[in-house]
Amino acid sequence: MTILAPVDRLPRDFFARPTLEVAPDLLGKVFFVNGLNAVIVETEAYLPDDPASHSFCGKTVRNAAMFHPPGTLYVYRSYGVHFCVNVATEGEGIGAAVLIRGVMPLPDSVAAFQVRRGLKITQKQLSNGPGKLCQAFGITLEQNYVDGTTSAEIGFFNAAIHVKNVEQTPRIGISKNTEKPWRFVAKSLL
DNA sequence: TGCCCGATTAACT
DNA sequence: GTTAATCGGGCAA
Repeated sequence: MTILAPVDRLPRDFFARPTLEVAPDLLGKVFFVNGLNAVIVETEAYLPDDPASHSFCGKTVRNAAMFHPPGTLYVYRSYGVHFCVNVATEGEGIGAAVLIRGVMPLPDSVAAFQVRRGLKITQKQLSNGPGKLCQAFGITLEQNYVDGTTSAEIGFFNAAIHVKNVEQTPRIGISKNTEKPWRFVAKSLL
């Protein structure tokens, strides 16, 4: 796997598209948080009319970030223990988002990930889950509502990374609308 | 106010 | 494969 430095930032227009296009397109992009870089390798799409989506019952205090402009981060606490991070998509007031389920740290960020996650954790296991990657990056509710297209601390970048095999499968850990194949996994990078 | 449950993880057996 | 840990939103009373 050859990984080069990030080049350009994804603009709001990138996120202002159908969620089912944004989710697979995010694979292979670089997620930058507080000086750390990782390649996105797994995402899930959550649509406004999707019973599995937090936005399905309308806007609440908890999910309000999903209704912010495309590119806004939506962070929530899962099972009272972990944090998960999403990016709002489509348009302001829509309530759609992509859940970032897995990333692969770039070589320059592996050490920092290990400090937060544990020194003996392998590179692959450092951030191969939505809660793990938030712990690795240090993402908490403080990052809820952050604009990923303008923030100096957090952003998404194009990189010279080619995603080779994208697998589309049903989403993980949900009880409604389980048959929809809206999970996207990058099996290999070049 | 109280109860139930979840877009999870890791430490068990 | 199983299960405890642990917290806030949503709904019923």
